Amino acid sequence: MIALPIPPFPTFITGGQYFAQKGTRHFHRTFPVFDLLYVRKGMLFLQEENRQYDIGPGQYLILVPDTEHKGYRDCEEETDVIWLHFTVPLHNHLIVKDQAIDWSYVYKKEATFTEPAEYSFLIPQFGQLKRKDIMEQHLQQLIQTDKEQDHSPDDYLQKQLAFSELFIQLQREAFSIPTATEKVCEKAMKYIQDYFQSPFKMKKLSEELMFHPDYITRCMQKTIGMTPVQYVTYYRLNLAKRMLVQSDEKVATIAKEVGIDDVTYFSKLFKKEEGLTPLEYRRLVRRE
DNA sequence: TTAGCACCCAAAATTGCATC
DNA sequence: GATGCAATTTTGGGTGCTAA
Repeated sequence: MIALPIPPFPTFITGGQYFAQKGTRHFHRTFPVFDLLYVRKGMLFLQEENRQYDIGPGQYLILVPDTEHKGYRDCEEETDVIWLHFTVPLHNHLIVKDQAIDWSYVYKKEATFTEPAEYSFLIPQFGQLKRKDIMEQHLQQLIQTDKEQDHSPDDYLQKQLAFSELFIQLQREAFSIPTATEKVCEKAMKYIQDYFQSPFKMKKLSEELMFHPDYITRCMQKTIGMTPVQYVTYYRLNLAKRMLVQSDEKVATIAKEVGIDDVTYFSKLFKKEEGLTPLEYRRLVRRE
């Protein structure tokens, strides 16, 4: 477990995504900051000092500052990794071994009229995410925000807020089992990911999950801040963005692939969400 | 290929309330 | 806190057209 005294709150630095090709090995290096690695697909074989970790889909590892890390084995398949760098201003984190988790350890001091409360975040250094889809959603939003927005003070604050939310979720992962609301949200997200190519119908989702449509909407709003339809659009456009960059398919073909048959409507939606037309986006990302 | 506009209507979202 | 119902409001998504 990594114990982080709060305040000050950990600060997000930057983040991104990379695809480790089959046969490649993670870099050998030492960072002065925390490095969170999350594997979406494939398997990453990492060694931090003398400890080895096999990080599979849905698992993450937090590399501690100033410790040497390297890949200890080649990737056996293409591996999709999201990484985040963050720091703790006072550098006073601790590694706690075999610590029984309970809130009394976390909560240190009540707030007074003039002094903030003191507590400690306890996060497993390596773990499997219980709310995989929800956490992926947070991670995706964070790296997307970091990549696409300008660097105004507003955006900086937005990123910090998104990162804080992610951190709180990680803490919750360590202490609790998913609530009924989160389970419903997870199921709905899974359904959407499985059937995004077909026209989306709330009724079908409702029948599949055996819950009232209103209830499903409420659960998703509460958990990820999106309604089912918003999530379908978000998921489709994310996929389309990847296809625009990684392939030379026509916009109409990509629109169809992601479940939107009408290319006019697809372009309209894309521009509304991204502020660019699909072709402009392709050219911008490829620097053409 | 994309934008812009107008129109339509079914479906989804919101809200307040009730029940367990 | 979880879940459903009903009424109301809002939105999504499609279509058709023109123009660049």
